[in-house]
This record gives sequence, C-alpha cells and structure tokens, in this order.
Amino acid sequence: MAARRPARAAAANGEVRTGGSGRSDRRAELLRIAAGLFATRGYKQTTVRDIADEAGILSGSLYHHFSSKEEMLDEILRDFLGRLLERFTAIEEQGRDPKQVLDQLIEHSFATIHETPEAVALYQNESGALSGQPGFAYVDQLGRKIEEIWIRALTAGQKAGVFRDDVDAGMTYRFIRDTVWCAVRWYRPRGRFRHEAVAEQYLRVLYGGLVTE
Amino acid sequence: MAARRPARAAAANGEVRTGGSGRSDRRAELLRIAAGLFATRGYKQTTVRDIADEAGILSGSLYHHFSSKEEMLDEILRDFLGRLLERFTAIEEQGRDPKQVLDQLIEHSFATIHETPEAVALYQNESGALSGQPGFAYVDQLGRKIEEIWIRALTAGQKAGVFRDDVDAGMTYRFIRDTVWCAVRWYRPRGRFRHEAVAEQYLRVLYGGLVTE
Amino acid sequence: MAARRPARAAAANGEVRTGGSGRSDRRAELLRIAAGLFATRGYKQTTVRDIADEAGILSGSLYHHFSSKEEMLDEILRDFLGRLLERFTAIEEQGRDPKQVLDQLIEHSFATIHETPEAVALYQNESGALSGQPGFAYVDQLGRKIEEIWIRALTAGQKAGVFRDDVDAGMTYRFIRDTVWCAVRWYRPRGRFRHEAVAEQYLRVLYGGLVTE
Amino acid sequence: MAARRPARAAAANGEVRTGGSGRSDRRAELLRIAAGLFATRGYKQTTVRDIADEAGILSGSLYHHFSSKEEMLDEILRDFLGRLLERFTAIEEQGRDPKQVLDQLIEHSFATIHETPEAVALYQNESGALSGQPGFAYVDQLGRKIEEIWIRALTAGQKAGVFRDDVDAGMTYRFIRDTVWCAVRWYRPRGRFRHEAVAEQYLRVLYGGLVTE
DNA sequence: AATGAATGAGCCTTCATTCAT
DNA sequence: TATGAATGAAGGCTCATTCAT
Repeated sequence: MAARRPARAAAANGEVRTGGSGRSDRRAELLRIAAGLFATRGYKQTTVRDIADEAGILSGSLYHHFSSKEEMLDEILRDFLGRLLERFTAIEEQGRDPKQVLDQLIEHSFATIHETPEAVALYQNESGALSGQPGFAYVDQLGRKIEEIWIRALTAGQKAGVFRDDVDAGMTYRFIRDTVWCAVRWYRPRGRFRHEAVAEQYLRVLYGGLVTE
Repeated sequence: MAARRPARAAAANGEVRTGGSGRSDRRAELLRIAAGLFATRGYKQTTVRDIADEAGILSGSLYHHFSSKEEMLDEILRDFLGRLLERFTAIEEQGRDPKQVLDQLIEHSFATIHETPEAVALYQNESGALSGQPGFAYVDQLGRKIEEIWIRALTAGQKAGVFRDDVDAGMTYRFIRDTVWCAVRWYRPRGRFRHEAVAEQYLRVLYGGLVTE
Repeated sequence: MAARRPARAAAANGEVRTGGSGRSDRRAELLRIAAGLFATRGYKQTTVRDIADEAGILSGSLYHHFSSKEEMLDEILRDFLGRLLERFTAIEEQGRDPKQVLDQLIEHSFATIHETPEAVALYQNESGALSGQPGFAYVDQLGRKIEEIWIRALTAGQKAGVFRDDVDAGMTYRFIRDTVWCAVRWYRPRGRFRHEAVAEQYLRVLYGGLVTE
Repeated sequence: MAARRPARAAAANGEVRTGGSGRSDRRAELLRIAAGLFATRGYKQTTVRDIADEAGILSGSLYHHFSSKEEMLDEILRDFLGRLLERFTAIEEQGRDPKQVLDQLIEHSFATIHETPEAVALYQNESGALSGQPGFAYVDQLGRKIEEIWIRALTAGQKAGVFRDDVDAGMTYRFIRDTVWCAVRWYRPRGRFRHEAVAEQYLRVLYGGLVTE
C-alpha cells in the first residue's frame, strides 16, 4: 500500500507508464484466456485447470485474481453486454431513418462477431442456462433492452412504410437476430469473407428478398 | 434406431406385446426422458441420476437398458438425423422446381421443430462439441448430406434465374439454416403462432424481402 | 423396491431378523465412526477421507449415504440432543421434590457421558461454532429447553428452602453444567471411577460443601 | 515471550521507544488480533487472511513478523501459561493455610478470565488437540505443574481437616477446574456480575454446599 | 515493512460406471 | 429389471507459505 503510493503519484503526475497498463493486466489476460475456453468448450466443460494451464499457473492461483470461476463468466458477460448495449443505443440515438438504423445494427453485429467472437459465442451458448439465475439477472435485462432497440427500429420502419407490415415485428426481429448471431458458429475472422462482406450479402437478401421478380 | 422402428410399428399395429416389445417400450420411454433433459440442461450438465430420477428408478438401473450415457445421446441423434435426412431426400426427389423444394424444406424444418423440439435443440447445442469425436462421425456426415440437399436446391434456383445469384449460395444456406433451426429456442408448440404460420411468415420475408418496393 | 418388499413383509410377520437390523445399519455404523472422529479431532479437522478410511471405503462413497459432511454432524447432534431432552423431560415430569430431580439430572448426565462420550464431546466442542448457523438453530433451541428444566429445578428448590438462595440460580446452573459436562474431557469409561461413583462424589461436594463443619 | 517482557516493561516505564520497540509493538498488536480470532473461531478455522485483514495488511506480510501461524499460537500460549504458573506459584508460596490458598487460586482464575478471556478460551479449546504435539510439550508440562499446585492445596486442606476427605482430591480438583475455566464461555467482562462476584458466589456454593441444613 | 503473484497440498463434493444380490 | 453399495477420477475451491519487488 504505502509502498505503491509513490508509483501511483507518478502515474497521476502524467509520467510515462512503462510496461503494461498497470495492475489489471494479468486479470485482463486471464479473462481473455477464460473467454476463449468458455466459448470453445462451454462454461461448465471448461475447468479452472484448463484456464490455469493455458495461463501457465496452477489452478489455485486463479483465485488470487477471481473469487470463483463464475466471477470470470460474469465479468466477461457484463463487459460484453454493456459494451453492446452502449453501441446499439448510440446507433439508435444518432440514426435518422429506420432503415439506416437497421443497417447499422446489423453491420455492428457482424463487426462484433469479428472482433470478439468468444464473447458472442459465450453469450449465445450460456445465456439460456443463465436466465433465471439470481446473479445473472442483468443478462436477461440487457438482452431485453437490446431487443427493444431492434424492435423499435422495425416497428418504426413498418409505420413509415419502409418495411413490410404483413409480418409480425417480433418475429422478424427473431429471424434477423438468429441469423446474425448464429453466424458466430461458422464465421472465421480470417476466412474468405470479411465481416463487412457478410453483412452486405445478408442485407441484400434480407432487404431485397431471395426471389427475383 | 432404424432397426427398432419395426418393433414399434408392430406394437402400434396391435400385435401381442411380447417381453421383448415391453423392453423396447421402456427403452423408448427412457430415451424420451433423456432427450428432454439433454435439450433443457445440455448433455454434459444432465446427470444419469437426473434421468433415472425422472424415470423413477436408480441411476445404476439405467445400465440395464443402455451401456452408457453416451449411447443414449447417440441413439437420439442417430434417430433424429436419420429421419430428417430421409424426409429431406424424399422432398428433393419428388420436388420439381427449386422454389417448391425450398418451400418444403423450410416447412418441414419448422414442422420438425414443432414435433420433436428436444431432438432439434439437442442437435443444435451439442453438434459442435461432438464434431470430431470418433464415435460421432455420422453427425458431421449426415449434416453434410443435408447441407448438400439445400445447396443443390439453392444453386438450381440461381441457375434457373428464380433465386438471386449475387449472393453466395453457401452463405445463403447458412443464413436460412440458422434462422430456421435457431427458432427452436423461442418456438412454443402451444404458443401464439403455429409452426405453419411461422414458416409462412418466414418465407414471405425471405422470398419477398423486408423492404417494400 | 419391489425386490425388497418380501423381506419387509417377512419382518412385519414377526420372523427372526437375521444379521443386522436392516437397511440403515451401514448408515448407523458410519455415523458412529464419524462421531468418534469428530469428537477426537474436531468437526472441521476431521476430513471425509478420515471417516471413509476408517470405514474401509472411498471418501466419495460416503455420499451414497449422506448428502454432506454437515449432514452427518446434524444427524448426530439431533439424535443426541433429542434423546437428552426426552430423558430430562421425563425426569422433570416424574420427579417429586426438587432435590430428587437435581439428583437424577446429574446422575443421568454422568451416565450419558459414560454411554455416548463422543456425542457429548462433540456437542461441547462444536455448539459454540454452530450457534447462529441457520441449519443448526435447533442446537440452541434444545439447549435452551434443557437449561430451563435445570433452572426450574433449582428455583423450585430455593423456594422450597432446600437449596441456598443467596446465590443466583442461573449462575448455579452454569456452575453445575460446566463441571458435569466438562467431565467428558477426562472421564474414561473403563477408568478407576465408574460414572455412578463420579456422580455420587460430585453430589457429595455439591450438596454438602467442600468445607467441613 | 518471557524474553520480550523486559522490552514491554521498558516501554511501560516510559523509556524512549526505539525502532526495535516499535517493531515489538506491531508484533504484540498482531498477537492480540490473532488471539481474539483464535478464541472466537478456533485456531484451525482462523486463517492467516482473517488475521491480516483485521490488521489491515495482506496475509503474506504477516510472515515478516512471524515465521508461521503456529508460532503465533505458540507465543500466545507460552505467555499465558507462563504468567499463570508464575502467579499460582506466588500464591502457593506466600499462602499460609490451605483454604486461603484455594480462595486465592480461584479468585485469580476468575480474574484471569476477566482480563485475558481470549487466551483462556484458546487454552481451553486447543490444549486437547495440542497435547502430544512435539512443539507444544510445554503445554502439558505447565498444565501439570499448575495441577500440582491445586492438588497440594486440596490435599493439605484434607490433612488439616478443613476440607472433606471422603472425596478424591484429584476428582475435586477437576470438578473445580472445569467449573472455573469453563466460565470463560459465558462470562462477559461487562456483564451483570463482575468477576469478583462470580468468584464469591462460587466459593459460597463450593465451601458451604448447595443444600441448606 | 508491505505488496502481489504464485505454489502445492489438500479438502468437500460430483458423477459415470460396476456389480453382487 | 431393479437395488444399493461402492469405485475412481475429476472438479471447484481453500489456505499456509514463499518470494521478487
């Protein structure tokens, strides 16, 4: 404590921070490792030993950084959902017409899959089991807020006559949502199609329809 | 699985139930219970005790019917995938124009979700983890055969000028597949929309596009 | 289940029971082993492996009989305190004058130390840590009921003029209780003094006083 | 412990506190915290983190002051038992008649409970488990010396005709000892009865007996 | 004198599976 | 067919202790 006060004072003074960005580097690295394993093997099937092995430490040492395996899951999901809601909210607020908003929601979704596929896969796979668990109420809550943003855009589009209104908006939302997020299962960040191309092709089918005149 | 269908058919035909047939009934019942639990909690998270409890026996007694928990999973998936491939094959063989084939593939998919949601959910959730495991090579194999049927229909449609060809057929397949099968997560057999209505709405969006003129 | 029904019917018919007293023999034996270890090493310091080792099984196998280590502790204490309160209640109800009641309470206490020293030691050592824990509220409750029986006897004796009343009854109770129950620490069932002798000597000092005249 | 008493005496005498004395102060403070926790939760159940938390440092930092958790226990017990034996020896040496000696032994015991309840409770709870452990032979040794002092007083009283001799002296000692020291479990330094009153009431019952003429 | 990261041994518990009855 | 007891491997977590900084 006292031993570190000088260091902190130095940082506060605006001096250059050598090395990493400080205290929570290790934490962040461990979370990255955990997210990767959780996404690949599933949360339950991933053992704390798996995580520790990949980090090069013993499993018990993880508990110096986190109080439980669940806390890691929590931190990853909270961060992911928080960020996502933030971006979607920004898109809704700045967007003008509903189609532009939907464009951007979809584009950003594919971009998110590109950038943090582990967190997306994790959310896709575990949110079901988490739903209803006391400590993870926020998963449902934030999920609902995100849903509302999409549905507002769709409904507004229907009212404006831009989107067809002979299909239930809620169902349309689920159609789009499932296609978009499930793409995390097959999308490869370094594959043939980049995420922008995937988004573009999806928008073409979605907007124009599969059938020609 | 296919090997046991005759036995069940026999029972349905009103023939005398011998000891063997009764045994088969118990097996089927246990598989139904297992499928339900596997779908809800996930395969790994479901314990043999969960299954036995719901069947009203002790966990050890399950091993008179199955040699392992994995065998249960295997039997459920084999049955499901076999049936599905059978039906899809029939659709492809009898179908004339590509659009009609796609229609029926989609309609049957939603019907399958309606009829055996547990098996669908199970396949959706576990196929990823199973892929690559020696005993479950058939999962990938049958999955590939099914994929080929869909892609043949899409490509034929593009060639015939019915389906737009400025989008990759493989990607279109994945778009459709994800939306269709992921519906198992939210579709409720006794909900507001019946599976025929869901299929119809989806086809409307898919074929005609979301955007009006 | 069905397999055992005949056996039970036989027992109900009054036939001789060969071997042990049936189903819960193993449970009872395991509890005896656990009680002994808990008393000697303390509850926390006793590992489930210790118990299993002494029973000749693996630690995991204990969980076929008990759902947790705590459940063992619970069962032992519940049984002990229940029995004790029952006996004390009987003594109070049948007793005529207060001194006779106190006699018997003390005699029975030493007899209990003689018969189930492990349970007594366990209660002595662990009740403090258990007090306040949700699942062990009954420990305090039954303890309080027992205390009330003793204090009623002492107070009645004071009112009747048999016991000195220049000393607080509650404090007298604690004096007696501590001496009596702490004896479990040094009393040896097969030692020089049998429990009746210990009780008699204690009563002599307690009633007549240490000082002559 | 005894070795450090001079240092503390020095500080108490108002001498200048050097760095060394400050270090000693920290040690003493940490020992006080540890004793309190050991007494409340038990030695084993108290973690070094508990102690460090209450001291406002990290658990690893404790090892600058003590080489192990056991050393803390050792230091506390050595200090307590040493002091106690010292005082009891003084009482025996200056006392004239046996009853006066017993008076003072008992009074000082209750005073000790009043002044250092943590150490008393610690000794009561842990001496059993410590007995026989190599590094803690002194616990048994000093305990035996203390016992001898009490028994000498009781035997002398019996010989002098002051104490009843129809009860075994050893057993009388244990009766008294258990009542006296167990009082630490319920005695509250700021409660209704001060320790002098407790001692007085106990002596009244012990000497005169519970039963009136 | 203290921090923070890590160790390594051990603990309670779970669970698929086996097997005598 | 089913029971009930047991196995053995593993899993999440705790904790006294070490050590470079």
